Amino acid sequence: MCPSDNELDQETDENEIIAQRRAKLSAIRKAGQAFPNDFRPDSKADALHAEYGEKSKEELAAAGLTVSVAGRVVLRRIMGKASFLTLQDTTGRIQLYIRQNDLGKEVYDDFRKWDIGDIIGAVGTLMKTNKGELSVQLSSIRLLTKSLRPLPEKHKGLVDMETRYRQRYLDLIMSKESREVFIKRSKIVDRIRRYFLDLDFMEVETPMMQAIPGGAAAEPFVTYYNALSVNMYLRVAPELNLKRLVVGGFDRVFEINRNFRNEGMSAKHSPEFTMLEFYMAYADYHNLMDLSEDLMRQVVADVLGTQVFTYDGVDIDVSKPFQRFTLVEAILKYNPEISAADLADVENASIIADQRGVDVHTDWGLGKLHMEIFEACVEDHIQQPTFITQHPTEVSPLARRNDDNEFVTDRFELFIMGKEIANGFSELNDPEDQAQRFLEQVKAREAGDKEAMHYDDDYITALEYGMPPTAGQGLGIDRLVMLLTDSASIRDVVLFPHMRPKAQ
RNA sequence: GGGCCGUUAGCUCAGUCGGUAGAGCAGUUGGCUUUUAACCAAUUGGUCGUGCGUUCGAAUCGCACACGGCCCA
Repeated sequence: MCPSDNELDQETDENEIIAQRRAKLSAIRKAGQAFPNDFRPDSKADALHAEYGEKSKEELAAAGLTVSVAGRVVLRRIMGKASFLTLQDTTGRIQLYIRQNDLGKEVYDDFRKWDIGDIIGAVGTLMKTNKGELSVQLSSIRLLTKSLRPLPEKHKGLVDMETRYRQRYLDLIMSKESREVFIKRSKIVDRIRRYFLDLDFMEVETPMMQAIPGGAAAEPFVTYYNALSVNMYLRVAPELNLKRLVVGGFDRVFEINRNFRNEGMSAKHSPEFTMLEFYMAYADYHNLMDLSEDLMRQVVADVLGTQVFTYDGVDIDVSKPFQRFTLVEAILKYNPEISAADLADVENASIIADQRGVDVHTDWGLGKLHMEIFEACVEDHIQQPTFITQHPTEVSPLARRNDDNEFVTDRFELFIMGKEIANGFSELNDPEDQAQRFLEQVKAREAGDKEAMHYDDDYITALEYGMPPTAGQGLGIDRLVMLLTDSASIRDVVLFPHMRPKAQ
């Protein structure tokens, strides 16, 4: 595609700077190929600094090393017959030294018309300036891509949060910190994936679109599939499909992928978010807690190179054993004024919940009340890594009942700095109990609970064929990345967070 | 959904008591062969988020709306 320039000048947000740059591009087009794609750099900025940054001016002069680099011009210091450029590539920045005597007057005069933001390719010799900065003294320079729009201010960068989210590419150009968040995110996901592959887990992909949404208490997004003339739901979790695979004989499976939940956005919630889910046959929730501790230590060690990291000013130490409390123990520990006897009584538990700002529904059982009380007055106070276990059966419709107390399940959640990072349990593999739990969910749906689960007949059928004793877990990747990058909002760890479209 | 704050040049921000808009960076022109937030001189650039209202007069006061941020539910 090669539209001529006059087809393109109908922009409404055109200003003088863009007009000047379009004129420059027009001149470049007339002179030849304006968007060449035949330049191949052989070096990256950070690698050059790492390898040659310590060499002396004299050593580099004697070595006469030729390198080629490419990237975006981010700073310029133009003098009469010589100039310095700061070039930014994926890895970092490197200074380029350009002399009219080396390139010829014609090339130098052309180069002087280029702008900050342009993408260039350059070849030259490694050198050090009198002030000791590693630089490339150029023998040739080429404009590879003309930038038509001016970059944000060079010292303070792009500050406006809205623009940083809506135009993430600008944020990435301007902010090293932002780039590092997403580089770390990639490393975290990579490390997690290797962890499971090393334990003989198999990575799978299960449907994003489901006829019956299941696997979590959440309201789904609805879409319509024309070919089948049916409503489909974007998945709220991959759980039921992954357990079908365990029925099928894949004993260890995991999936790292997106879930969609049709609920509000906040610093902790995004309508689409990335989740690790894994299922392990012949294991229980105690095994998963042990595995989770080990996983956390390995990921933190490999990605951050330490066992202690700081989040929101608090040092988090993953090297110590993670604390473990049952949900009821945690409520009592953080709220000395509440008694175990009160929590055992629906009336008193309702009063306790109400006093803590919970909008109590009359049809809630004791289990739901416990969960709400926990969320209202414990969750936010947990800082160091802590497992909360034995969630009520009433709020855990897919989890196995505890052998000693059928009011609770063999379940845990991992909390760090008030954030729920993981949720796992010994799986309910009794098809008749599962059918009964689904029926209770359906009753709740009919009573108006949009987050209650649907009855999944085929899932019951799968369990009736027999699912081995299994434990399974979900781990929120975005929240983990928030922790390990000290990010206050989930939007800061999602490349393109959803924003309300701007009105035209 | 509620509360608070924000929206002024491409970017970062000033703008007093209501009197018709400023700086730095970026841009343009000129100078400068080791600069580094380069520097020196000159200079261009604005529907003050949108709409309505109050007023002789609104970036400034009021109301509504839009978008965003933080907090709460």
